[in-house]
Amino acid sequence: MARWKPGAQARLTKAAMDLFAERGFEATTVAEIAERAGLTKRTFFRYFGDKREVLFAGSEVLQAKFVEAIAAAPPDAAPLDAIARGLDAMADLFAEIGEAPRKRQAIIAANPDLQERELVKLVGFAAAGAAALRDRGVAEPAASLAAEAGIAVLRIAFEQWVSGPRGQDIHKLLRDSLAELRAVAA
Amino acid sequence: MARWKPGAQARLTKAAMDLFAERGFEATTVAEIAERAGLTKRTFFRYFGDKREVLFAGSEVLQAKFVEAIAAAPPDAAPLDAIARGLDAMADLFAEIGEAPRKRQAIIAANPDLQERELVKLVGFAAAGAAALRDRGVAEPAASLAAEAGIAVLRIAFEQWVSGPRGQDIHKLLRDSLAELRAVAA
DNA sequence: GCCGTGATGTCACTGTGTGCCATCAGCGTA
DNA sequence: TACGCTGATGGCACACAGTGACATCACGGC
Repeated sequence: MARWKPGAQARLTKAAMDLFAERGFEATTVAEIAERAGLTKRTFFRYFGDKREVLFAGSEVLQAKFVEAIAAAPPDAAPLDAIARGLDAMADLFAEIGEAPRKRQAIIAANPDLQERELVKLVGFAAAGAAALRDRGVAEPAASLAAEAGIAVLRIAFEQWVSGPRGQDIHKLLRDSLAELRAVAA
Repeated sequence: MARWKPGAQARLTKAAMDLFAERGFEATTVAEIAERAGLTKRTFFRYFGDKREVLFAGSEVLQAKFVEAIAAAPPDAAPLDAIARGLDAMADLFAEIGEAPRKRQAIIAANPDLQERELVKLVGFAAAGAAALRDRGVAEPAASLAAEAGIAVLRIAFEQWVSGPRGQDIHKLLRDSLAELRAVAA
């Protein structure tokens, strides 16, 4: 018989999500999360660098999709068009996962600390996107500006998606948001 | 004789800046800051909501300038032009203060927690800018997009300013950055 | 001369995050 | 069969951030 049940990290994640949804982020303790998962506070911090990270693990996958799609865009595509490909690739993932992101977003929306971390994640995306553009031969500061503008588009579209009615097409929201940016900058 | 020396907040701020510059943000304790200022940890937290805030107090002034300038732009100015006025107004303040922002930025650059807070501040600027645009009759999501894009421009220009040689004209950097954004979005 | 007020101090306490060492099932190896 | 190594976990002590409750006491007004 195994000494420990497998899937410790998954149990911790589930326990955290449940408790955050029940009582809110601040009102739940790392010790409580660990206990519900049949583990210890110390073990929680072995899997997650801090209490917030349990909500953000997995964002590397999203970022990877983003970067890949930018790299895979046609060589003659304009910087902002390449970014648009990346955003679409992320949207695919969202649509795939279904309702989970909305729950997650509700938790984040209720806590300033988590919103901070969300911002950091998005800025990380922007930096990665800018790097991907540079690999395509786009010079600075055009690369950074295109990437940052793209992330702004993502923020606006995503906000509409989670706050609006269900079943909305996130791809359409992204396209509209990008068109609006172009109009504003024209 | 007064029971307490006046200027408690200013003393705390100076002590914090000095210690952060000497040892770094993480390596200095709130208790140490308070002690150097001749006060107590408890009093520090009466003036500042948390350890980071000592570096960010005063940003409301900057935001106010930003919003005022947007409101004062010609009524027929395009959204992004109004935002540009706001950015210029902020740049005026930077140029006025002199070297302090660079020191501050060096401290922030050395610590992820502080960078997080910086981001929150910038997003707050974007939200305030969007509200100011809406007051001018700009609809959503154009208002938010223009404001977010403007903040992206600010980030890029400011980064160049602090990392480049001294004496650079920040207004010029802003103008160039904005022009670059327009070119990218075209 | 009394009293309220406001800035500060004191103390106790919760929770995050970390370092260090202990435990022990499973695995390979002699 | 016995030995020792490894890797995931527990246990413990600790430093530090942040907070609530109450105490102190100069100053100013009355």
